[in-house]
Amino acid sequence: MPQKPSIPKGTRDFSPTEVARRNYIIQTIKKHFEVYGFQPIETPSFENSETLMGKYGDEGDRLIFKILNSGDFISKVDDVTYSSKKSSSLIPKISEKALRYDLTVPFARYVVMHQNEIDFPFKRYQIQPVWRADRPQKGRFREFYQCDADVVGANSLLQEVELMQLYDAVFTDLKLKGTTIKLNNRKILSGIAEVIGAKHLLVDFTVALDKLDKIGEEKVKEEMKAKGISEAAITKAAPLFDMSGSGLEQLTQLKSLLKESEIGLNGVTELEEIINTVEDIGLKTASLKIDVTLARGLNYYTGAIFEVSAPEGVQMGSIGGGGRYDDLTGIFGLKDVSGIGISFGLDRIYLVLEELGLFPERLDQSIDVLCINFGEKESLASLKLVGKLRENGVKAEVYPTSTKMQKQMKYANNRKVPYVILIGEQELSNAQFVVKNMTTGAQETFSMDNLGSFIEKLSS
RNA sequence: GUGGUUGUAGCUCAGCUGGUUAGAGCAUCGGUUUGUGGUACCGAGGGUCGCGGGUUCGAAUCCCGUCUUCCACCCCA
Repeated sequence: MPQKPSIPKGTRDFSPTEVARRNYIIQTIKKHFEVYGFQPIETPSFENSETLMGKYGDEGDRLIFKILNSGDFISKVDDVTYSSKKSSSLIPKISEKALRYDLTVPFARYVVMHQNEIDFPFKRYQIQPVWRADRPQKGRFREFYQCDADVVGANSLLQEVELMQLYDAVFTDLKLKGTTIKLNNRKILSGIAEVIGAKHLLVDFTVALDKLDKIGEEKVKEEMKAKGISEAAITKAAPLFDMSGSGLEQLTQLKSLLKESEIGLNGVTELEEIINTVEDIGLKTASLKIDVTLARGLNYYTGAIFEVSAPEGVQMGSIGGGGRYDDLTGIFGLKDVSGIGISFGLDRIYLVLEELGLFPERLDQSIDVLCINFGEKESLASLKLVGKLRENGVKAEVYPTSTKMQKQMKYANNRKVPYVILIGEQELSNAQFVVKNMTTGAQETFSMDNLGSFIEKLSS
């Protein structure tokens, strides 16, 4: 080996245990997606650059992985562009494809391309990796999975409610109790910006507001000022900084703040309806919380915005998020298709479950039964036995070589195999097999033609 | 993209202000134990000290660069 091999920054290898655990999360999410009526689709890992570029803001463009053109691409660049040494003008000439940055924009593209084959409202889910050229840190990778469920072609608030239930169902099933679903509405944010006279600075205003619980009121005000929001406007927005009380109480406060703004009041009404309905139906383990400071970047949200945070005490950013977008397909030329979606952050959920020790133990178990190999004749008998076990859905294998039993037992132990079967010379001649329970150490002898009673024992 | 941090055996880490052959625990392999693992005891293998350059009689240790890790920004799942 000339050099130690390595993998790119922000990427990971997954061991068998990790894959089993990831699959456990994915299977759980998938199960609930399907129960809620979502259908799976998949899209390519890379798209044409123009599909992705400009959809996530300048910051987003920077984080998109670009793919170099094939062939002698550099010779096709004109001298002026080449010698200008400006990435922004050079990139479009040498890169026409880019890695998927999220699942929502490719989905919008999919809907537009297949609009005539789709029955609306269309409920789709998609679980695939996405890539971001970000600096990695805890719970942030350059390659990670998103698990998205979206509904397009209907704008009933019932869907917001349903998606809250979906979040609740998945996290309850994963035994992750005490998650908080934070809820806000873009219309409320727009309304506030309008009322305080900072309509043109909506994005700067919301981005600053979003940091309230992280950096505190003073710093938020400082940032707003720095972005050019007037002192008077900030004073008007002051009630936002210490909103309290139950969801409905907060909404009452918002109503008076927003009485001059039609769009703002509209947002309040929407939230009211969602909250009332969710309260009526009830959630199992998640709690719903209004959070007017929740802004979460994505430019395309127009109505409800939500984000799920891990139970208190776990240091982790959001483990899911989503919202309503009224015109996502508009950017690809299909008007008036409303959509709403949620996303689960697989990699972060993994970290949270691991930290709280919530993965079921059974995931560590690779096989149910291992047969000790005593030699040629004995292993042949073992193989026959294993074959029958496998037909009955028992995960079983024969140790491939007849090395020392100590080594074979140790192997079984390390792989956390619950039962070891021994067929030695003696058992072979008596047409029997010995089963050793690796947890208790107890052994029991079965007759070869009474396999059924062993299988029964296994499943009990 | 900005600022900081980290890198020593497969893993977790020790190695003082530069000084002989770089250590430990766990893991691996062998033995105590030729039909019994998870506990115990004995022994063995395994390192271009992230990589490249520099300072020095001498560098794991100091300096510079680079990559990686983690953290804070930016942004986000």
